[in-house]
Amino acid sequence: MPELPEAEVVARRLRERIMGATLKDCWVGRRDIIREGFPTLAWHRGAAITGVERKGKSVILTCTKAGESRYLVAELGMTGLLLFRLHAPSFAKHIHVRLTLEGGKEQELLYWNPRRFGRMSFLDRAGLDRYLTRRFGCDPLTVTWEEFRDLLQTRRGRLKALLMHQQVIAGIGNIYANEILYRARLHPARQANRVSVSAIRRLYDVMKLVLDEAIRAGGSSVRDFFAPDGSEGRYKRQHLVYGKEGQPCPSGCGKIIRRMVEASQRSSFYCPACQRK
DNA sequence: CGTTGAACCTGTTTGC
DNA sequence: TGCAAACAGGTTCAAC
Repeated sequence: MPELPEAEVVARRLRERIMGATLKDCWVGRRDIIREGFPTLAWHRGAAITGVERKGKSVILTCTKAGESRYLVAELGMTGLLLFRLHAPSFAKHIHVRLTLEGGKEQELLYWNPRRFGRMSFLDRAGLDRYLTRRFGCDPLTVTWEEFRDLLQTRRGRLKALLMHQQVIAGIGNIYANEILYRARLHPARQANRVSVSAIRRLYDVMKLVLDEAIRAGGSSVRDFFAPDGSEGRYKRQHLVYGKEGQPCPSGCGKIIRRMVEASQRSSFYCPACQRK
């Protein structure tokens, strides 16, 4: 599910509803859903939630107690959600973490994740710093033009793989990589350092535009993305190529959108005429 | 560095 | 209807 826009929507909704609340209890249903810091879980009981951030596709809660801050990181993976409540009885099966809240606008926060790709971690400041520097490259929304240009010009890999490489640029996944490349008229398999500066500029502008539009639309609910309050994202309606194999290219060029499966089994959707290699 | 394939999971859709 | 295969927003690791 969640790529940068969905994770950003989750973080914003959480910020509105649970900032300042106290963590009364943390229940963990299965030990293996916690990547790091399981033994420090008890510290978080009684801490106040003083911050909510998105980093790449992850959501990070800052918890403060007696002047010390620690962090709760939720990696959402393919199917992970943070929810204020069960939206259907069937959801109960895959709730792995339950945070009980007090003094805010919500009573609890649930980590739901049927496929269990994605984990949660409980980290102190040093742990978080190590976690962040190892996993996340620059942020697509704030990266400068010069940084982005240099990034492309020093890599020989394929454009789509580069856009999705979290340690280089953190937050873009399969849906948005496809949408961005289509709108920048660049083939997914183009070698990054062979793209002209003017095309890199196009890609840079389109990347920010698409992600920003998607956030404003509440993200893409393709299968089962829901914001914490249960609402769906509307950006799927604006998808131009993702999941559109066999349909005519929206540019009016007359060609049909193709699906190509490269290494690592991810589908690339593109127009063979508008995105030439 | 970069690519590839497999592994980790469950649920839904598609095709015979 | 039944069953198997294909597919799904992601990351990680080993091998080349």
